[in-house]
Order: sequence, then C-alpha cells, then structure tokens
Amino acid sequence: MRYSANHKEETREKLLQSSAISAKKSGFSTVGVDGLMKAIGLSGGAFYSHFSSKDELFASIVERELRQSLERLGADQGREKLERCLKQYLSLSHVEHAESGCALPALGAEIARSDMSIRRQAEHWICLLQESWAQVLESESLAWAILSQCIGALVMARMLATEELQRTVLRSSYDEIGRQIAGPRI
Amino acid sequence: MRYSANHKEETREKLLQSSAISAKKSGFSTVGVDGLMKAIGLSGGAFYSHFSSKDELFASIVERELRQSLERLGADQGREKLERCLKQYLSLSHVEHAESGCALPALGAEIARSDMSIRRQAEHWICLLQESWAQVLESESLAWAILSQCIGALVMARMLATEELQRTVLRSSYDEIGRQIAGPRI
DNA sequence: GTCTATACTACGATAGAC
DNA sequence: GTCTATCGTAGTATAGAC
Repeated sequence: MRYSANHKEETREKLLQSSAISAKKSGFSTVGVDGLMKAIGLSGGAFYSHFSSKDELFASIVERELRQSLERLGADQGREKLERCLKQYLSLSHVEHAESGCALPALGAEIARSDMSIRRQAEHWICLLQESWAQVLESESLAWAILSQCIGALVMARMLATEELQRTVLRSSYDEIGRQIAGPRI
Repeated sequence: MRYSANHKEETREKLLQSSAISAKKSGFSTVGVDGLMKAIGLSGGAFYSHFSSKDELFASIVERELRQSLERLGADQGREKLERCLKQYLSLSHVEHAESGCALPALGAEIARSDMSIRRQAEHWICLLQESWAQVLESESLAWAILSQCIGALVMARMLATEELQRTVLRSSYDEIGRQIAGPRI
C-alpha cells in the first residue's frame, strides 16, 4: 500500500473528530459528506474508504461522543467531581460552544430519530453514566432526574436570545440541583 | 379572485399544522418544501404563495407551536392544573408521539441554531410559560428548573431504545419534581 | 487511500399558463 | 391560488485513474 499502516486509522479519527464538531454545531443532517471531507482537507469521494454510508458515520460519532461524555462526566471519583462537572456543564461557555460540548443536548433529537441500533448504542453509554451518578448520589431516580435536567437546561438556554436569560436558566438548574442533592432523601 | 376570501387563510393554516407535525416527527431541515405541500395535497410550487421562504415557514411554526404550548401548559389555574400537565408531559405517550407533542424537545436544537429573530420569538413565549409556572410555584428558579427538566426528560427518553428505561426516566423526573414541589423552600 | 468525474436524486426557488 | 416546467445548486454514492 502507498500509505503507512496507520494512515487510514489516523484519517478516520480526524474525520470522526471534525465531523462530530460540525454535527454538534450545525446538525448532522444539514452538513454534507463533501463538506465533512473538505473540513479535513480531503475530497468527498475519499469518504467511502472509511465509512460505507453517512449513517454509519453518524453511528460512529454517537458512540465516540458518548464514550467521551462518560469519561468526562463519570462521577466515580466522588461528590466533589460531580459538583465540578455540574458547574462546567451548566456554564455559559458550554451553551455558547456546542461544537466542543456534550452531544446529548446538541444531537439528542437526531439520535431520537435514528434507527434502533444507534439508540441502543446511546442507551448503553447513557446507562453507564447514570449508574456512575447514581452511585455517588445514592439514588437511581435522582441520577436520572439530574441528567435530564442538565440536558434540558442546555437545550433551553441555547434557544434563548439574550445572554442574561441564558444565565438565569443555567443558574436556576444549578441551584435547584444543589437543593436536591443537599436536601433530605425519602 | 377565483378562490373564496378565506381560502388562502385556510390553506395556510392547514400547511402550518401539517408542517409542524412533519417537523416535530422528522426534523424541520430533513423535510422538503415539496413533501410539505404534497402532505396537504398541493404541489411544491404553490408553497410560495403562502411563505416567501422555507425559513419563514419555520418561524411561523415556532410561533404557532409555542403559543399552543403556553395555552396547554400555562399553569394559571393553580397547582392541580400544573400537576396534571406534568403527568401528561412526562408520559410514555408524549415520548412516542413527538408529532403531536411539545415543540421544545423536538425542535429545540433546530431553534437554537436559528437566527436571532426566531430565538427572540421562542424566548417571548418561553418567558410567558415560565412566569405562569413561577406564579404557581412561588419561585422563579424552580419554574426554570422544572421546565428544563421536562424538556430534558423527553429528549433523554426519546434517545433510549427500550420502553422500560423510557418509563424509568419519565417516572424519575416526575418523582423528583414532586419532591421539589413538596419540599421546603428556602 | 485519494483524486476527478459522474450518475442520480433531491433541494429551494422562480416563471408562466390557467 | 395552484399547476407544470424549469433553473441552479447540493445531496449521497459510485467508477476508474493514480
């Protein structure tokens, strides 16, 4: 072969990373194969040496993103880590930079509309994340509720037009989650 | 004119309703003008007698949907109404029928990527909704947090592959919101 | 593995007949 | 207001040269 042994792997990885950014920023369905390849300096035709279809790329993006989310947000290291994660997740910077943020608020609706195999992948990683939080919070229910609230707060904040209101939404969720964690459990 | 006085208005209304269903089900960007018009029995070319562009249609859909959401979810009638809304919102039926459900979980990411004028529209109606809930809950912060959690729970549940897990997510948010409402406020 | 070229379909939008 | 026809572009995917 005219290319080094791991050249393909490197190109594939670059494509995955670049495409994930484009998808989270502009939506996966709105960016074309040609644009995705041009973004890493290649032509559209070369795409199919790495993925058999655009949908297969999406499946790989989802898997890669959610595995990264688990690494970043997994709260195994205890309650301090969890609170740091919450602060970072519910930050204005996260609202404004969807391209480098969590895939769940940015691609949630598109994942929901995907076929079963992608949703199974998503479920796998989401469950690991929930279990990790449930261990720290000592509540399955609270872990699901807080995860949902974090996603919702970002979707909500990103819809709003004014930065002050975005801050209010983020702060509200952060404060109320704080009360839920601190408050007495039944 | 060859058509009755309110024929245009009726057609426009039919188009808005049908397009909102398509958008919530499949995403607005993935459905074409031709498909939207065929869905109400008209040809693609007739679209531009009602809207000057596809984006203008999206703006009208967002306004219409969020006005309806305020009508349905506005909690002015007191705490009982709010609890009924929560039960209905956080139901499996709502998860499974995005096309007839709330636009915020289904179109949130696309609204977030829209231009400022659409986000201002969204902000307007979302604020009215939040104010309505804040009045009943007697807390601005809790109103924002619960609204966010409802949206997030639906995005989350719709990503999951198994119905049982979807139920768990919905039930968790419902239960935790119940505790937040019942619990002592600082 | 990547390139150019291309087939085929779909898109948003416009023009002119009725 | 709606139709058919069409323009120009962009989409996914494939074929063959290098």
